[in-house]
Amino acid sequence: MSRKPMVRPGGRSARVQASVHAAVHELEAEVGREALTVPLVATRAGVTPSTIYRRWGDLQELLSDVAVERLRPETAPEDKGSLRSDLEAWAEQFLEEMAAPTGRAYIRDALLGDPDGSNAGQCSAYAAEQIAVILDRAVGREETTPDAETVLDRVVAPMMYRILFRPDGLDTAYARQLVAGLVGSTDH
Amino acid sequence: MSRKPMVRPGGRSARVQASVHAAVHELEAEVGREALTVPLVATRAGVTPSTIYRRWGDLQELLSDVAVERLRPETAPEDKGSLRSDLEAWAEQFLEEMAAPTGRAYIRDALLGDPDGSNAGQCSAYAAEQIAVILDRAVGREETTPDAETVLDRVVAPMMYRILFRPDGLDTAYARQLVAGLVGSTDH
DNA sequence: ACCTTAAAGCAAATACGTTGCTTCAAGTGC
DNA sequence: GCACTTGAAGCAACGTATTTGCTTTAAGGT
Repeated sequence: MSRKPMVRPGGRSARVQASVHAAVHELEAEVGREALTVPLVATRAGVTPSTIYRRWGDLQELLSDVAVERLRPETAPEDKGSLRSDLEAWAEQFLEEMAAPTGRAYIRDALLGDPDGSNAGQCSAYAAEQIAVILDRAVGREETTPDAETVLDRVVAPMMYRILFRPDGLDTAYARQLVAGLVGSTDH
Repeated sequence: MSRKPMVRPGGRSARVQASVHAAVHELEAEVGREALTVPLVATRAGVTPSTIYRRWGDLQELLSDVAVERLRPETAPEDKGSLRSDLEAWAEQFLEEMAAPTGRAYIRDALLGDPDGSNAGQCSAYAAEQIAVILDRAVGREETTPDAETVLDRVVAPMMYRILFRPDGLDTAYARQLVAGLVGSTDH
């Protein structure tokens, strides 16, 4: 983490962190991401601005932390019975979530307020974990599977590239097409 | 463009734009990107801060414009005699430039101050142009060629993904490997 | 040469970000 | 359980950045 929420695990610091994160969520919904400022968040959270500046450095790093928290997947990928359909389902859901305006905003925030790259690395790690689960499952079924790096290169990277650099005309068919290109489009 | 340098093409506005961009370049070199502020740039450029705020909105959007300008390729990709070697040479150079700290900073700036995605889209368009040149040349040689979209998905996107999300351990071998995966690694 | 009108300059008011110092309370040793 | 240590939060004052209304300049059109 940028300026380490390695807070004392329980107690006042934890309460401050929680209320600041909650304030960011509330205010994003109420006034929009553009209108967020540190003093505004601080007031809502019931802390002084200097507390936020000292713990997070600036608004971008705070938003980056919040974004990573929100990008963490909540559930294991669904088991659809085959590698191909597992990957398709996961990729479609990933693309839907990430390509939505709110998802793109989180990705950008995670990337941008992140001088050392650790938050961005965390995002990639989340995707890699999900993929590893899918691949393990496929190995258990004795399917032939690509390795995780290949899935990142062939499925995740193209989706991310388009989300960030060419946000127009993205739909779930694109996700399926990428998966098909990787596992072969013969069966279904 | 974020706040449109669709300036009156010649005259004072153009001079202001040029001197502001020049000031950014000079000051990046002199004091470093972190220390840039709007008033500092304005003073160096010989304009008032409010001029910059009104034209660009904020420092991030200004830096985003400057970054895109710098990411524009200056020369057509070199002709190495075959599709494979043209792509390899281009991808290696692209990766070297973009993965370097200064290149990553430009990419981040281009993405950052870019609410509507048009600057990011421009970056992708630059890459697409270069690739189109390479593919046209290959067609002229009567080689079989993938289409440009496929090259973006299979070569550009994975490089960008790693640059942004997993910046460690990138080297030109990775670029070659991606090209090999696309055009087949049989000949050379 | 004279209009029209974006865009730049100026200056005042506001808001943001930084910092030294003080106060609070979580975790530690007695 | 009590007091000690220490990291973190509060407070307040300062410097800088940002916003804004109004004025002035000069580019492009007639």
